[in-house]
Amino acid sequence: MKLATWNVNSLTVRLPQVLEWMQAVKPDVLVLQEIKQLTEAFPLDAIREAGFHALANGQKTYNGVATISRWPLNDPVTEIPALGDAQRRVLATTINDLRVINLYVPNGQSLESDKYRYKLGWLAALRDFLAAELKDHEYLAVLGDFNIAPEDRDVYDPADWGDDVLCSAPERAALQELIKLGLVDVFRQFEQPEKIFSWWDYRAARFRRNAGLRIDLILASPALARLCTTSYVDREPRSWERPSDHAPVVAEFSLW
DNA sequence: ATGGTGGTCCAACCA
Repeated sequence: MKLATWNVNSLTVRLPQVLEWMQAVKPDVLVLQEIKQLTEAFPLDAIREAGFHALANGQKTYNGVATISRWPLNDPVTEIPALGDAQRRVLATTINDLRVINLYVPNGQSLESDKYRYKLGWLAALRDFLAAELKDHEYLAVLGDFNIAPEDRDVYDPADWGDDVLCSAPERAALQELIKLGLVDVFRQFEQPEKIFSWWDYRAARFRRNAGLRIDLILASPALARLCTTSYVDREPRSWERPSDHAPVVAEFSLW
């Protein structure tokens, strides 16, 4: 079973790239963030034509998530309970015996911003939601754009980035609260080359210089993490014409 | 030292 996450920065623009990538890599489940379109604008016909099922939780202009799967998607949840968030950033679905929680964590903008406080509150509510979901699902994956680089080795130049947003101690601590629930960052279960990132700012030729961060994560429940056989970032789509600023991240499991 | 680029949608916001 091959699971993948990709922040596409507008599915309207990136649909051809998503279809091409799916054809080449053949994921069983692909979760998308920043589709930047209403649910009713999601290109369901094109996804079906490619042989997949899908559900979307969309929003005009900003945010929006969708989950694409070779098998039907059940029991959708589009909200973190008790958060009352107007922004479309969550889509939990059940695919066979696997619970898949697709996340677009708030960016936070800067440590002084209201958006940063919103990010920390969002992550606190997420923790409680995931604690409940873990009780109900042995095989649980939580994946998406976390907008947090877990450690300094996930940053191109930790001294240059400092403790700015995406790397600050409070957000890293909030991520550790998810890890304490038992979730495992499966990418780090395997030996990896140095300087592997999943996002490179469009500005200042950061992709050319590999000045990126690893902020797109695949977390797995203990039972699912034990079945993980590999995890990697596929840099190739970031090098295509008119790319997303994120690359897809993949994990494979001995499941199904 | 400040601004880079790109998406949405056309002025300004978000990342």
